[in-house]
Amino acid sequence: MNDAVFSPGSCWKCDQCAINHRSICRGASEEALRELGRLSHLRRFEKGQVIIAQGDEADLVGNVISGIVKLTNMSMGGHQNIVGLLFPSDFFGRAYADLARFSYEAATDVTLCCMSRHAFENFLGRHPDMEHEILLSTLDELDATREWAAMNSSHTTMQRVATFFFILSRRSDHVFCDAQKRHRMTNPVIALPIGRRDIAAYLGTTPETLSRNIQTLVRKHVIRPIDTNHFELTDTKGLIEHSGETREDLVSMSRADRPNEGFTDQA
Amino acid sequence: MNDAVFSPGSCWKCDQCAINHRSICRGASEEALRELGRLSHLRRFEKGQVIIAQGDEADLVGNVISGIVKLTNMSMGGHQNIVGLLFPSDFFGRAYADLARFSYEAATDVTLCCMSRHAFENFLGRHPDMEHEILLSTLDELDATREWAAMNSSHTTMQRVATFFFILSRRSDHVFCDAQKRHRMTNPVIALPIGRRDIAAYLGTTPETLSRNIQTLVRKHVIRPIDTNHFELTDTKGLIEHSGETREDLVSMSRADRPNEGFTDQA
DNA sequence: CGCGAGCATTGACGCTGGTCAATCCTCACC
DNA sequence: GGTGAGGATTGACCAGCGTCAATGCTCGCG
Repeated sequence: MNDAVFSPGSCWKCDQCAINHRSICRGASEEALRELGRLSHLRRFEKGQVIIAQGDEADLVGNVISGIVKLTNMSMGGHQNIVGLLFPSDFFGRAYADLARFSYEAATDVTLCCMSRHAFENFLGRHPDMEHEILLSTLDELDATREWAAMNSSHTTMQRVATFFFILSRRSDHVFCDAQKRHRMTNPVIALPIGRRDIAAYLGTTPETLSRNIQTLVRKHVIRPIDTNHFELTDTKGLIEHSGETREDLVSMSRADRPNEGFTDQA
Repeated sequence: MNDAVFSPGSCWKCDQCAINHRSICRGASEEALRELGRLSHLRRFEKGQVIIAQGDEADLVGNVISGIVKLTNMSMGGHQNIVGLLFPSDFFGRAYADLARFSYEAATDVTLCCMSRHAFENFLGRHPDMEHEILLSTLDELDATREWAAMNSSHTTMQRVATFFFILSRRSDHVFCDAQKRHRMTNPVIALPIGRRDIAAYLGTTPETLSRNIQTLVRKHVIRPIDTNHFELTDTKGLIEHSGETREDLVSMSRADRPNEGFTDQA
C-alpha cells in the first residue's frame, strides 16, 4: 500500500483512498464524497495509544485506513476486555452519543481517516442516504456481535481458536506474504495481526490457554509454525473440525468474516 | 393493562397504545403515527411459538406490546443460545435483511404490534426522521450487546446471576405485585419473567448451575424465595457485592437496564 | 384423587481452563 | 556480542462449572 498518498496533511482525495470501495464512502454521491473529503483528515496512532478513552466526550469518528483498532471495555479488576476488532474500512467512534461507552485503542500502528463527530452528524442530517448506509452497517454489526457473543458463550476455547484461525486463513489468503513466497507454499497462511494477549482477550480466554491450544493444533499437524505470527494451514478439514462446525460455509465470526481487500499484513 | 383496547382486529389507535411513549413511535409525527397505525396490526403468540425462524425470509417486523420475546441462535449441537431478550416496547425483526440470522421465539405469551417488513422499509424511506430513530435505537442496542458480551465472557456465573437479579429488582420495583401486597413487604421483589432454562441460556450457563447459585444467595440471606418465580431482595448491598461491582450505578446489563414502564409481571 | 409431564433442585464426578510461576525466545539497544 | 525487557511457551495445581443421574415439586387432566 502506498503510504505516501495517505500521509497526514497531504492534499489527498477520497477517490484515491485504499478503502473507498468498502467503507461507508462506497455509497456516497460525488458531492457527498467531496464534502467528506473536506471534513476529514488523516491521523496516525502508534501501537498501544488510546484513540478514544471509555467515558470520554470524544468528538471523533471516522474510518480505519490501515492497522487494527481494538474496542475494549475495562472491568473493575483492571482486566481489559476486547468487545470488537476494527479492520481497515471499518467505521470507528460512536455517532449520537456524548460519552464513549468503550475505549478505542490502537492494537497495531494505525492510520485513521478522522472527522469531528458533530460535523459528521450534521453531515448525516443533510444526507439521509448516507445515514441509511450507516444504519445498514450498524445493523450488520449488531448481528455480527450477537453471533460472536453466542459463539463466545457456547463454544470451547479450542473451537473459538480454530474458528478465529480459519477466518484469518481466508483473510490472509490473497495476501502474498513473504514467507509464502520464500517457501513456495500452496497452503494458505494464517497471519496473526495482533499479539497473543489481544487475541486471547478477544476470544475470552488467557494467553496461556490460547498458547496451549495453538500448540495442540501444531502437534496434530493442522497448522505449522513459520514464525511467531505466521502459520501454514496444512489441514483445512482438521481446522474446521476443531472449530465445531461441519460445513465450511457456516464458519463465521464477527466482522472479520468479510473478505477485506484493504487488509494488509502489517503489525 | 387493558387488553380490550389491544385485542387483535379491533379498531385501535396508536395514541392509546401502552408503549407509544417508549417505542420508536415516540418520535413519530401525527401523520407518521397515523400511517403506522394503518400498517400495523396486533397478533398474539403463545409461549414457545416461533415468531420468526432462523434462516427464514420473514416479512415481519414490529414492536413487543406485552410479554417477552427471546432472540436465539441455534448451534450445531441443537443447543439453543439466547443472544437477547426483548421486553415490551422493544423492536423485533430485522429491517433491510432478507434472511433472519436469528430466531424470534415467544418466551411467554406475547402480544406484538406487527408490520410487513417491506411496507415498513418503504415507510422509513419516506420518513428520514423515523429512520434516524431506528438508527439511534440500533446504536444503543449495539452498545448494550457489547457490554453484555463483555460481561458474559469475563464474569463468573455468580456475578452474572447477581447482576441479572439486581436489574430485575429495579425493574420489578414499581410493579405492585400480589405477593408484595400480601406480605406488606418494603423490600424490592425480584420477579423472574421467564423459566430457569431460558435464564440460564441468556446468562451462558446451565439450569443446574443457575439453581445452585440462586440457592447460595438464599443460604446467604441475600434473597428470600416467595414462590418459584419471585424472590424478596433482603440484602441489596450483598447482591451488588456478588455482582462484582462496587458502585451500584455501574451495574447494568443489556437492554434490561432501562426502566420500562410497559413491563408487566405476567408469564 | 391419582397420574404423568415438565420443571426445579440436589448430589456426585470429571474436565476444561484460569492462576501462579518458571523458562525460553526475540529483538532493540548499548 | 552482551544485556535487559516484553512476549510466548510450558508446567503444576485446583476451582468452577458442565454433565449425568436421581429426587422432589407443581400443575393440568382424566
